[in-house]
Amino acid sequence: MSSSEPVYGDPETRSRILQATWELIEEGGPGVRLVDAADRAGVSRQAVYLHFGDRAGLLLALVQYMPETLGFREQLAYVFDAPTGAEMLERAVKLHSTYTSKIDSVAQVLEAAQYQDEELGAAWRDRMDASRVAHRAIIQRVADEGKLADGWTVDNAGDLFYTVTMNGPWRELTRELGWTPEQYAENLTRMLRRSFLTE
Amino acid sequence: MSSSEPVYGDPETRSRILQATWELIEEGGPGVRLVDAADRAGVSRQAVYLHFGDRAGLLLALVQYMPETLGFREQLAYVFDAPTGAEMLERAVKLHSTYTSKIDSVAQVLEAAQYQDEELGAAWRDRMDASRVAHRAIIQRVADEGKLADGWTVDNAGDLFYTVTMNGPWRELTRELGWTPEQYAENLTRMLRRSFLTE
DNA sequence: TGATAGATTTACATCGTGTCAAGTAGCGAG
DNA sequence: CTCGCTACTTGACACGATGTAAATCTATCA
Repeated sequence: MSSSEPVYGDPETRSRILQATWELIEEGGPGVRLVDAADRAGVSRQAVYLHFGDRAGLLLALVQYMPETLGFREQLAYVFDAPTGAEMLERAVKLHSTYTSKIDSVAQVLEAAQYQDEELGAAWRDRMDASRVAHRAIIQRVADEGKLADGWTVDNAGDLFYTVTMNGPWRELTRELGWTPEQYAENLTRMLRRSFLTE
Repeated sequence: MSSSEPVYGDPETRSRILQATWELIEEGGPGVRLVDAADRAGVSRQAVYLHFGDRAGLLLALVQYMPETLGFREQLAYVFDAPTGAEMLERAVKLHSTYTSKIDSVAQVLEAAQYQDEELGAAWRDRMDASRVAHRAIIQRVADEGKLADGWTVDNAGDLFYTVTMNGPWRELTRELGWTPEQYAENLTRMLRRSFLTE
């Protein structure tokens, strides 16, 4: 699934381009030009095309690169190590908040670009689906413990949990309304516990 | 605040262009070219520039045009007519769900474009702020009735209410996960009642 | 020495936006 | 009836970013 691309060129150069693109998006918003990314990486604009084919390919590679460099898998494993469903939920919200604070700028670009390139859109969908499955699994765990509040199915509660903790609300709360990631985690956890858990 | 623009030309032509743009965005996604909007409206591409200045101006006009043609003010008044805070909350979620189903395609474009044009961004921010104030007012009403659940301030609960009912989650639930607007309203209302209201 | 991979340089086609200038169709007032 | 205004058209063009192509350079390794 991941290595369908031939992967041209020096891996170090490749990483430098990805890193430069990442930084530029964080600093300057969505309007990054390929020439700027190339300049910061210390390569020519054409090198970008040699490595990634086109703009969408570059962003596509970034989708993989970010969680890898941030060790997302390990952090997710910690969430699923929690002793109870309630604890899982709390850890999940915390992870979401801190992780999103690191990748949200790029995520925003990808959300916008997904409709312009089919392959990129599919890759983004994959990530969303994986997230949804993970959130559902947490609710399933809660239900298995008999703690899911009345009125919910695992599907309904899982989908709501997943969507309510998407980037949009996080972005608005932290970027526009001045919440810290900690405040976000605290308040959202409170909301979700009251909504989905008994007692 | 609204009539800073000189408003060139025939209002009917202006409406036709806006309507055409709206339709094209709904049908074909964000990548609408001005020439397509002009064609559908039966005018030349330059007419669009005469009326709206540039692409951002067109979208800016659309921000005003949509709620006007859909009678948003009146529907909002109905929400605030509710006898209790709980009823207000329910009506607000319902309105949000049905209204969003009509404007979300365009909203998506505006969300993306707001970072490319300062004036458009400001206009979009204005709408968001108004929405936030409205949501907060509903929570304030709940609090005035002594029904706000323990652990919340009006600010925290209001901001959460506002952000959680933003377009992102609605879009994901209805467009990708197959929820109907009614299911959205029902489940989100349940979640918010349990989170914010006593009893 | 000579091939090969990685990258550069220069040039160019394309596409959408935005600008400019000249022209035209309709219409009300003198 | 024609002057003059408003609304819009036509055609041309500059600009900027993406993407493509071909020739060149420069290490390194056999």
